[in-house]
Amino acid sequence: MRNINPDLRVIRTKESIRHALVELINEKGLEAITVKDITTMAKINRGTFYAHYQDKYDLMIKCEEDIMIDMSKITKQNYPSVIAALETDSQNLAPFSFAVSLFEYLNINSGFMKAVLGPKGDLSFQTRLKQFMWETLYGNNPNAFLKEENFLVPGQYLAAYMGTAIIGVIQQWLESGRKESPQEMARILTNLTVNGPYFAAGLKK
Amino acid sequence: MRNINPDLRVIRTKESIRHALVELINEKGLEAITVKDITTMAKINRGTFYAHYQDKYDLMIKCEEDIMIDMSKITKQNYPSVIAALETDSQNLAPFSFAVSLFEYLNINSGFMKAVLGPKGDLSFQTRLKQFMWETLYGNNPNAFLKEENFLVPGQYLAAYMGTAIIGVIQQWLESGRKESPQEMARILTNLTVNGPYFAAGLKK
DNA sequence: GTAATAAACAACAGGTTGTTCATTATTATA
DNA sequence: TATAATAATGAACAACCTGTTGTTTATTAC
Repeated sequence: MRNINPDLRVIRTKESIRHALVELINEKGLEAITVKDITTMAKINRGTFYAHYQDKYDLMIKCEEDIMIDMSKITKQNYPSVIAALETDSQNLAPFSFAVSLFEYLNINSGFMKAVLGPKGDLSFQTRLKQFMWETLYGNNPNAFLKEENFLVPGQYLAAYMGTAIIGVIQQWLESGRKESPQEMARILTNLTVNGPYFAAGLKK
Repeated sequence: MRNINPDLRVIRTKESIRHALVELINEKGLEAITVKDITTMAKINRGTFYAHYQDKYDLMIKCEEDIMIDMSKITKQNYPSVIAALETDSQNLAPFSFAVSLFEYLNINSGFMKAVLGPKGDLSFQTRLKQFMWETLYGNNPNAFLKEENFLVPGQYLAAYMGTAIIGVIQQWLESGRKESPQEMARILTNLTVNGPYFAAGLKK
């Protein structure tokens, strides 16, 4: 991935910077943070920060990229089984196992994810995450999960609907303290997605 | 609502400030804006800005409050007809007329709405808007649209799902240039909400 | 042990902030 | 229309953050 140059000082510095970033986002929100805040909390010199990152946005993007890479890996691991499930008659189970993997990952990285997806987090990350989700579901590849010729609404709105809805459920889970297990969250999310919110609200027979 | 003290100078100043704000959000994003940017574009003295608003966030909140007030009015106007429709057998039509009103309003105020809901907009507004939507659907009132005893998933996740999904569709519409009519958007949104995205994607018989 | 290099320290100009004050211009109203 | 009220201007202020640079000190890899 990046340079394999693990000078211990660099590792320590970057770790304390990223730890401080999460703390500060939860405390005062991304936009209120100054580079000085970060370096004070990380107990490093301000000049050292600039030796590693251009500014706080550069730091954010680097952190977020790591998350996206992980998510790509999870997606690729789950891809074959989901495709297989979709081709059988147990369609409803197809997204379930994938959703479990997703929530398990979020659970492990909940510190950063809660901060960055929370109400004081990074709006641009949500935009990129939506884009990533849509490409996962409906990418360039010929055997994508979704095929536009079957859509009942324009693809862009289907994408926006699904992407934001999924992120919304994730946000709520992180925000309310992750009381449900990843399995339970996967059940909730697939129920909402497969049957729709109208049904899940008890408004439909 | 606010003071009835319409000194023409105040009206002019506030209007040019708010106009400049929308321009600048679209141009460089809320967080990159300085008070100096706003006053330069609005062609007013920087001191004058501080005579009206504490800072740029105070300005944002005041603008956003006006939007929320309008939305409340629209909701109240549509309430009786939606309740009536829900009690007949034409349940699917219930949210439709309300959605049309909503998109018509967004269409009129698209300048500000696009800026504030866009990728360079205000995350905290989205949070408040979700909260508002949920209270509208499932408020304190006894005859709310939704009743928790019927829910198949926890109410907080249903709320998060619906709220963010609706906002997502609105964002996509504003972002892509509002090519569809409010009626068409209402059809898309109600189709997605009533039948669910899985169905709308053609994945369900 | 030594050379390489990361981090600390200190100082810099340039920019924004929020406030204050005296001065000028506009508005409401009598 | 004259005048009193008040909004806006212009200028100055200290305080703060930024991004950069050069020097010194400490840690690390080999």
